[in-house]
Amino acid sequence: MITIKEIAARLGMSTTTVSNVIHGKTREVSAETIERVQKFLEEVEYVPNINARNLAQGQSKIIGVVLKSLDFRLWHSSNILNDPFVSEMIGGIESAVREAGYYMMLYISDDIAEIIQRISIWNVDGLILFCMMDDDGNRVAAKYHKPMVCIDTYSSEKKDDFVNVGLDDEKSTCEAVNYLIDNGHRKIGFVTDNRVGVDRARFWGYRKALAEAGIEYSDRDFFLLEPAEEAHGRNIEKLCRRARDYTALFCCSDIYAAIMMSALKERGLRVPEDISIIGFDDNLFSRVCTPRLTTVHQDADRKGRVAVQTLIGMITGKAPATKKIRLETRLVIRDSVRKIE
Amino acid sequence: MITIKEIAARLGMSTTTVSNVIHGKTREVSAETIERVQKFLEEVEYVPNINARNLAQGQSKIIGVVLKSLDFRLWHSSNILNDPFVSEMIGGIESAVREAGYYMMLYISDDIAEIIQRISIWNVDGLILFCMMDDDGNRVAAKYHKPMVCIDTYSSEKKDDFVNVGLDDEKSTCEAVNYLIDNGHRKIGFVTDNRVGVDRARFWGYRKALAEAGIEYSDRDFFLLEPAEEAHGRNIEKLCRRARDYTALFCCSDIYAAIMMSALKERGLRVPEDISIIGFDDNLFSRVCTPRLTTVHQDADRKGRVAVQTLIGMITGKAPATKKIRLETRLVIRDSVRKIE
DNA sequence: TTGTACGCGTTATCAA
DNA sequence: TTGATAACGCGTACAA
Repeated sequence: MITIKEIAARLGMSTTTVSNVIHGKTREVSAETIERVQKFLEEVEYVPNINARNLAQGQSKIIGVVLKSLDFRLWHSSNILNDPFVSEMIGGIESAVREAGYYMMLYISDDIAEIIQRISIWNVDGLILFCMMDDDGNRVAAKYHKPMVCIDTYSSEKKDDFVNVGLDDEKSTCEAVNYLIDNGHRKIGFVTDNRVGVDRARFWGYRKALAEAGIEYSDRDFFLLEPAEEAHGRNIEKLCRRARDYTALFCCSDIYAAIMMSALKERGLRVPEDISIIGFDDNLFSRVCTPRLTTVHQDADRKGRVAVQTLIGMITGKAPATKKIRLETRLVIRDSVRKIE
Repeated sequence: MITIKEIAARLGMSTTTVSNVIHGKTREVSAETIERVQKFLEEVEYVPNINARNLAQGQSKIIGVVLKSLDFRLWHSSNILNDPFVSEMIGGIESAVREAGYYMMLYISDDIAEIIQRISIWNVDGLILFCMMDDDGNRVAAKYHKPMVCIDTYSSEKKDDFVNVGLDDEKSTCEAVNYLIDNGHRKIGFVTDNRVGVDRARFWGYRKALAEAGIEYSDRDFFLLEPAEEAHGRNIEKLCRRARDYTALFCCSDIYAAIMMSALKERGLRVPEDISIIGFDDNLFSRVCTPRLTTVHQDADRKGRVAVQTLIGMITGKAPATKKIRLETRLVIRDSVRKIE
């Protein structure tokens, strides 16, 4: 790896000149010199040492992407990336980071202290936080004073002045459940594996739809998928038995919908003839299961990109227009919901 | 962020001593000093500046993970991470990298030159390459002289002396197809979306099984899923029509299997009554579709971890025992294959 | 228009 | 057992 110093020596000029050409500070250099330097740079395939550059400038050009790996998100697989929604979002983040000339570093951990440690070491320029709970975001913010953007975060704290990219989860869910109600359903279950954050907001949307239609809610209508692997079989068994009292299930993600659908069908129930199912996300799962899933569409790739664009805006000194950025959703009607009389 | 220099000043000693304590070069320092420094370090929550450290040591502690985003892998979704096999493998890589005290940087691109540029800038200590084709690996190796480990790579070059973590794809496929043959199937199609690398090796396994059973192969038995989004509908339609002449399909991944199954069922064919299907990977898709998929199991998480462990061994000077590391596979029998007479 | 010299935070060599 | 001091490669104020 050749250095600026050596280039300068070989060209018989100073490092300043070389550096200036590299950075396009061209008004201070003669056209001839520019030409000569640029040619030589290409010839030797110069690549800057980013450690030295960062050290000199007190920056890092790194965007830290923090995924808090919550157990409950994992019960169906070994890691959080396995959720197509997450992996598609990461894909969007990666592209946007790269296109902006930054680098991405991925931190997966459920230990906030460890995360803070690692982002501090790298002096990360900005942070994207996904799946943060309660005061996690605040804890990071308190220790690490750099721009940060959250994705899908609901804070239980009073002072929720963080920037967030998310959905109107309550409204989206309310619309989906209304669709079920419009199709004649009155016994509607709510399926998820947790009671916090996004899923809690969706739960309130579900409750709102029920209330507006004059349908009473009981705790039995809440179907909780359990994370523990060993208990999984029994848990599913119990949920399927309970499901027989319902004509429809709203599931908080396509994965849950696919899992429930598969389990129900295995036990002889037909979808949508015996029970209707609706999902959330509109990812590959919704198109591949049979029947194809009616679901709430969201654009995970775009969610990631918007988060990055907002963050880079903040890094370069542009405050976002809104702190709460909300992306669109829409109900995609396929074949998993039946009209009943 | 406090620096060693400042700590030294405040403690009234030299930076050398502080640095020595930090690195446990303890035999050169008095117990009392160690005590005093360590206490202070904790008090001020010292975190090293890794840019400075790397600059001084000529290393980076970064493992570069390169995913060449091939179009054909993407036809069903917007990015390569969306394949559960890939995302699970990345999860394994991330954990292993983190546990070894390294950092992971992810490079997704189909432009080898760009990738080389970016890994050079960061002076990455080692590389993991996934989905490299033909001479891609050699091109990287020629420019960047650091340890590297490939995953699932078959090189068409003569000099394939790179380290690779993979499967015996030919044998695994042969076994799976033999299972179909043992169950009475003679008209067996092969489904994939490309003719290179891993899928080519699997194709030869399929051919071998057919040959050993005295079944003739014709080009019509090759079902090529097409990447182009617009053409997708027509492509699937045509494949499903052709599939009516077959009693079984071997699919190169669970995703393809799930897609084919869904499309076939939509057109009134029953699985496995009318047509049997077998997949590859054994990921979430195989457990969620109906009927549950009979498939070749591989451990994607482990694949990633083994690659990292091998690579870090190489970085620290341990040559791997074998250049071609092969992980186990096994056929997982579920419900998508029927015995016929 | 070009060059000198210093600072960024660490590590490492060598002398004290 | 400790402390100066010189690298590491780059950017930049300031001098020439």
